[in-house]
Amino acid sequence: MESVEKRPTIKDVAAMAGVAKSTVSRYLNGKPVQEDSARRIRQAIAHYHYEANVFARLSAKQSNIIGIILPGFDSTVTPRVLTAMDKYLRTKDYTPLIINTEGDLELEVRSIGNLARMRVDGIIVVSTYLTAAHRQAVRDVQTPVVFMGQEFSDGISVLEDNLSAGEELGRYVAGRGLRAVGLLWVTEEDVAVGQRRREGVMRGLAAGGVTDVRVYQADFTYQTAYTVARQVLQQPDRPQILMCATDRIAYGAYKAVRELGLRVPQDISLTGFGGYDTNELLTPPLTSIRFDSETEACVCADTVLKMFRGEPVSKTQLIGYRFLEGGSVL
Amino acid sequence: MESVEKRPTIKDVAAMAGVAKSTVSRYLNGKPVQEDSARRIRQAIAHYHYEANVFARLSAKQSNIIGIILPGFDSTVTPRVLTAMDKYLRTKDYTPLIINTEGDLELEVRSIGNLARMRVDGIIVVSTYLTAAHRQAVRDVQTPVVFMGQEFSDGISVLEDNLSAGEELGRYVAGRGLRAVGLLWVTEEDVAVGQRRREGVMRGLAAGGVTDVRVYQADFTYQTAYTVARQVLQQPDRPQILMCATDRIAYGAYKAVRELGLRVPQDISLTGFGGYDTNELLTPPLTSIRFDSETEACVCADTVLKMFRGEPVSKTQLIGYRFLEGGSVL
DNA sequence: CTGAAAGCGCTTACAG
DNA sequence: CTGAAAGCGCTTACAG
Repeated sequence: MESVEKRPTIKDVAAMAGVAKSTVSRYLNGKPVQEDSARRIRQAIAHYHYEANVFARLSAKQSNIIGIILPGFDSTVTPRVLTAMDKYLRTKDYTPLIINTEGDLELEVRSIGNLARMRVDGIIVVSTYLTAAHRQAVRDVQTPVVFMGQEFSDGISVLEDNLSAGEELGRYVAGRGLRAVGLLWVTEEDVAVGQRRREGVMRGLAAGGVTDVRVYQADFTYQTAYTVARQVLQQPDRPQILMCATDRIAYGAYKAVRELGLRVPQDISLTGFGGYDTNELLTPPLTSIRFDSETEACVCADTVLKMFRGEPVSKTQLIGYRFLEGGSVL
Repeated sequence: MESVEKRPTIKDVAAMAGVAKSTVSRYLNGKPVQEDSARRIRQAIAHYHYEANVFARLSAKQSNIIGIILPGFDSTVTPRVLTAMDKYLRTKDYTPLIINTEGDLELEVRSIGNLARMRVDGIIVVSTYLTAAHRQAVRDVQTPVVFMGQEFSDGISVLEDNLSAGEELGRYVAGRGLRAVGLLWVTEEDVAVGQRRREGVMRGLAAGGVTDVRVYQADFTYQTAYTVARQVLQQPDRPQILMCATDRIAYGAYKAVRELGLRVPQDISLTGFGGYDTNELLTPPLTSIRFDSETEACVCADTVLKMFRGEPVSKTQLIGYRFLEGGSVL
């Protein structure tokens, strides 16, 4: 009769198999063990339904845990990223440990240190802004850190090719003959989106001969996008198109457009960035750019594992994208 | 000059403060410590920027970790739930440890045992189907377990009031004079949605005198919903309304409706369940029921903590909802 | 290949 | 209130 109280430990398995705890440990970690011992350990493990306690490996060289630091769960791409990372890590026998910072940069920085002290094998930071404190934190730890979404001049990062993507979209818009362009954008503090992506769009537009570009400041929320778009659309000299920094921002613009009784694209064209699955539900579907977040997630995970193993990795890796033509541009 | 290599441990803090490790530990855990010692410990902590390693508390009575088992990150409500839980737990000085099972029920069951052996203080299972193995797993561990989303006859659960919500929606639809009703629903294996929610709808419809109800089998994916809806809509005697088990399913139906050149609600009415934020982007906005997932998440967290402290909790707690009238019903 | 011993960082009775 | 010691579950040199 097994106890319902206590779960089996390595000691129980060792006792039943008639070997030392260390031998069980070795077996568990794929180190050479005599076939005879291995067999008995296997049996004992099966008998107890033993599974090692991942957190008791205080003195291990390898924890098989990767820390993932996120600014929040409610971004549209986060679930996609998390799912892909989780799946990839699991196939490599790794367990992800997720820390949600809710956009608290200070907590983000502290979490790097925390995870390092937990002896995780690597850290992936899904990042929005990089500060001096981030650089310092990375320098202070010996744990490999990969930044996703923002370029990290002092270290390793994986991010979208915002410049090229922006340029392609800009060229497309210019090519459709639109001349008065408005950008519904986010702060320049966000280097990847606020600067690089915008720069790409500008270049593409310029290449197509478009020079009349006004930039309207919004943020990443639906609500602000809606509010700002509403104001812009009511101006007598409103632009012919609102190019939005993200799809979510474009959603806010759709709402404003509909409320004002305007039509997309006859009265106002719209573009986004992100390629959310819900875009095709909009009428008309939103023209956008889709980044391959799944690949990005896997590349991050792969890179951090390589770093842990001491293998060489590229300093910066850019992820590709796909242009998605909807019907939201005249 | 501080070492960049080693992070500080409780030993370092104790040495600097001139006390024993155990005293530091006591201080950290809010147990009485002489003010003089406390002050020196505080200084040492500040000096080292010390933060305790959460995973080294192998022999602690309390881990301050709550395990959260999820079937995936990509459900529409998951981010909402996760954000709320995370925030709530953090205010209570707790750290969530998220396990993603990707819908693997066997892994879900094993995770309960795993988390228990990690000595988490409690486990929240965001659940889809409950099996005998689940019951057994819960019985086997001494760790408090709360199930969210499905009723758990053997233990504690927090879930939406699907019966009442369904009934309200059913009454509404009947009240609009619709008579030929189609349900685009999910498997009965899902007790909460597949059975309870449907039963509520049926009751509400019956109360309003609607008896012509056909049920079409789909699943939780957008793709299947679209495919099934397309078939249904092409039948010569198609229903006047498709009531969908979730908003996501309704999204699939919207797509089918649009592709077939039909209009909502003139040719076909639609309803959902969930009250996603994106509903208002649809044309016309989807009529739906919104459950208060944030409250549900906090109630779960609160309940599991109460259980850990040995306080009494209700066996089943039902979460309220709000009827959201869009324009998708004639 | 394997066992005994020491250690990972923290907590907990147990004396004092 | 506090220190020394033992322990949590696992891993790792070190002999053999």
